[in-house]
Amino acid sequence: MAGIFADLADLLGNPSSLGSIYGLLFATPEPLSMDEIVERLDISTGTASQGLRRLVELDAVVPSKGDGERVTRYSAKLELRPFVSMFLNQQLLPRLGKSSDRLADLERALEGLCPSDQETLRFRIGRAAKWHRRAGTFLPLIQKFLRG
Amino acid sequence: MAGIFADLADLLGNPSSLGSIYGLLFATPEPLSMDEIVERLDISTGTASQGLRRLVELDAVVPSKGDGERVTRYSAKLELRPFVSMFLNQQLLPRLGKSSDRLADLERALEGLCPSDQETLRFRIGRAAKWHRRAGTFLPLIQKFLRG
DNA sequence: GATTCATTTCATTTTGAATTGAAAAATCAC
DNA sequence: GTGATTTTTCAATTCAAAATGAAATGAATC
Repeated sequence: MAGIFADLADLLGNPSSLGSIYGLLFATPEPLSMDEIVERLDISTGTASQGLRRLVELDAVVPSKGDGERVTRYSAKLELRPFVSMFLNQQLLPRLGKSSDRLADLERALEGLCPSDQETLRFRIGRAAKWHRRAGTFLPLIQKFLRG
Repeated sequence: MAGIFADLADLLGNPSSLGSIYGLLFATPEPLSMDEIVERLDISTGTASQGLRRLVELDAVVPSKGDGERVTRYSAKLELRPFVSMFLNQQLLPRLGKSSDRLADLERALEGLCPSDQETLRFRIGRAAKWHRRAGTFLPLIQKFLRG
């Protein structure tokens, strides 16, 4: 399981340790402490601490403290959503935004070129912009799919 | 443009130099030689050579040799498809295959655990398998979207 | 077939991200 | 508060992927 989710994390542009941790929790019926995670995955305390923090932020993992217990224990939420929304928000959306800005800049930079180049380039920029728009229409679809 | 496509390449798990090269060709009305690419992007000949080979394989770029010319010149195909299909075939499909194998292994490994864990784990593995199936149904949709 | 220029190859180097681990900080039981 | 234990932080290290560039190869011209 740790392996499966490590691959997934990697695919989505995250450190694979994130995935391993989630995978271990996913595959373990009882909540685990950080120590146990460190030991079973053979990773450093630093990696575990940061990974867990991240997973909790993403809402993929829930921390809990038993009464009279010193340690925090973590368990996996059995939801796919946090991962995909992480991907959308952290990877896709920022890039889409950045490149549509750049496309706009390019459009403006067109003036001051020889007319025949200008025509070709205007066409090409338009083409790239079309791809963008299409990606934009696709996102809501994906998000919908996540709920269902 | 080089920047925009470098980001895209990166997002899809490729060296960003690939994207830069494609972006430059995309933004240039006339075909460019390898030399010109090396100079304008300030990359090494090795990177350019390998990048161009890859782009030609992907069918994202077309090489051409003018008559009586020594150099090969390259121009961009104005299609998004090569990139996404590269992503699907090189990144997504192999991983999906690998992890469904692993899930099957896990299912088999369930026997020989205490019954209550077995029940929990069977449920969780099933959950993960469902996500897989869903990803599988989504792929054709994406491919369709590419043509339209 | 010799020369010149273009291209590929590949051992080395660079680079950047992930990981480590030890020290600092926080938390809690008493 | 004190002491013990857990957690966080972060400078240093590791590691893999990408880029370099020089040498080998290939292609075209005379």
